[in-house]
Amino acid sequence: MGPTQEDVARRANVSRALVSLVLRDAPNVSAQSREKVLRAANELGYRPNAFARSLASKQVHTLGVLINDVTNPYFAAVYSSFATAAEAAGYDLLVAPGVRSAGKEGPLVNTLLEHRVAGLALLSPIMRTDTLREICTASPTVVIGRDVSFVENVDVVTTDERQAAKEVIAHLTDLGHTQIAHITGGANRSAHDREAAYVSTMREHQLQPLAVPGDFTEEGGKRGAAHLLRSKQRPTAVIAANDLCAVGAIGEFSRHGLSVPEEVSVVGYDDSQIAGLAMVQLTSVRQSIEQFGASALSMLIERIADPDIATRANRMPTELVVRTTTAMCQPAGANT
Amino acid sequence: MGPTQEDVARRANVSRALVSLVLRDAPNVSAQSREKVLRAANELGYRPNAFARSLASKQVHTLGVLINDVTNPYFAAVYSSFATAAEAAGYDLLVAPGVRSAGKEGPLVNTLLEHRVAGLALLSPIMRTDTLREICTASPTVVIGRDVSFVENVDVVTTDERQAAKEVIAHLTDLGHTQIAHITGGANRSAHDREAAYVSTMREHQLQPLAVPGDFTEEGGKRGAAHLLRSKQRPTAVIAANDLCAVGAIGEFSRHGLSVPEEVSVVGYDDSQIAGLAMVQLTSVRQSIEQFGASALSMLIERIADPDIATRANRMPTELVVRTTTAMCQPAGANT
DNA sequence: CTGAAAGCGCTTACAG
DNA sequence: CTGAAAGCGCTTACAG
Repeated sequence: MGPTQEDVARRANVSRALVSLVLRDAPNVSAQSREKVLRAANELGYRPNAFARSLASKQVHTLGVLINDVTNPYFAAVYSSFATAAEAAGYDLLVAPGVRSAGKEGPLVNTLLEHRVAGLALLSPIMRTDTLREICTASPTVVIGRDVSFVENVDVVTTDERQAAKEVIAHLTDLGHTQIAHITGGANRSAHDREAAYVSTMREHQLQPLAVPGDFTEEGGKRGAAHLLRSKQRPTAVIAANDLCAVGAIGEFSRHGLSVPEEVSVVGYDDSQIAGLAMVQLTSVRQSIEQFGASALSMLIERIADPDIATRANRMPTELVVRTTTAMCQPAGANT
Repeated sequence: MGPTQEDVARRANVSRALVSLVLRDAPNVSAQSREKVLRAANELGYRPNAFARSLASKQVHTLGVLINDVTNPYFAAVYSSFATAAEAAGYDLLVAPGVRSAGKEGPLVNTLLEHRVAGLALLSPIMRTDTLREICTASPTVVIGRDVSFVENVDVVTTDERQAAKEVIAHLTDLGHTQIAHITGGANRSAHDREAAYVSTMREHQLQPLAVPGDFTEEGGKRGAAHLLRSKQRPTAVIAANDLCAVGAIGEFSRHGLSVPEEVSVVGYDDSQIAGLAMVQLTSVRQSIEQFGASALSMLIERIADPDIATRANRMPTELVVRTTTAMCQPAGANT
């Protein structure tokens, strides 16, 4: 298993305790012995054993991260922002790669816990609420991307769906749209939150909401658009669950001879790479993902320091990036 | 720090050793005491301490992973395939999130090593070769995405660039193209390998290679295309460093009134989500990323079992996915 | 500054 | 099947 402090001590002709002191940068060590120890350690290629250290000191600087679905670039970006913040704060990360399976999340988190991580960050977990409750009891926890603020002992960072919906719908009504439909992200929690925000904001505008089922993929966007094409009252604007969904909808619309944005405006969510492509230029809701990580980490660190702190929910502001897929609503007769 | 085996033993009125045996599923334990122990463990919410276990048993089932750049969906996909394989094999993953900085990779790997990981997977590391050499001495290592097969004690999994270049160029020459240019991925190792494969394959076809500088972004594709538009002998086909680069090139071409694929064919690499979009439909080289992980893991496991095994390089086959951005070369005069 | 000692939570023979 | 004991590599007081 490689050299130990014992080996270093022997080589440097000093006590084991001294080695430990030097290696931890303790004060009150003569420059001479410090140097002797360091040299010996170097010659031996000594590397501290993080396990033994944690065991003895009862201190850990490893955080556990559960990712809903590693393949998804969205989660990768969220993870990245968390990882950057964590590294800056001196924490190592133990990562459990989720696979979009609610049942598997429990065991994955368990592994993290067995490694005695100091705290847990859950990225858009899809586990049941009771499982989540147990976990939050076992370890300081922060949840990103799912609003579970009703659970005790857990902080959350999410997108401010209400604000986002307000901004998108205001943009569209400013352009004269009133028939504004929503293609949903499916039957999961975050899709539901987005849809709910859409519905209530539409109502605030005295507009009739129309939500059709879709999901967070191009395919879902196609399905949703097809659905809308069949509806009696065809909308003049569509808010898709995310960019991929929006792109799918646009494709389906143009396949049916409906041009975007002339005949129908389309908005996506995420402001992903795809939205910015020159050949796409999608109007999209930008979420400040980069800030998710920093916010989550600071809350987690505070909760590690004091587990009984009151729970907090940080709903991050969004920003609408207007590109070329939204335009003035055409007068009613223009289509005919 | 939560209950220990000691606590469980006390509660179940048995010896500490028995608890250990039961918890490790050892044989020769009466159903009755097993049950007693399990119940006590459950009531106490006992969770084994992975550190202590590793320390005592000198066995680890944690693997370390260094990711060049977490933000990049390409690496996320590679990571994902490795993570899936590792989980299936019963390994936990400790992840070091790289930040595209050669200098930072060393320290990150060091952290991994201090956690006494059983082995290391390096995803497209950009560190210097000597750093890599040191690391490979310290721990069983597999490198994905960078051909370092000249280093001792390390296995590698990469794309078979030669085969890919052959397939792409054969496809284009079959379509009648002879002026085939390449927009490179910049001044890094993997871009260079791709370019070299392009150049030598062109030579094998007795064709004149023309490589212009770009990078792995849409912007790089634009720059490369602009460069090509200025060249005296305008190519009829372009092989871009990756999909994003290809999309950038296509945008630049159409901005200059050159239509794809009528006047110029374009091929990308990665067969990413973008390539498959209905509005893009890019011909692209598909790399079997899903298999990278499994291949890397199995080599790593073998090397953990026997560190002195001969080094292997697994160059994964690619597959050209033909979509709508490549077409027959127009007769020379057609443009005029 | 040094050295001897106890302990972190667990595993591993080993004698009963 | 059980119990007492040693040890994994390190940290932490504590008396010199």
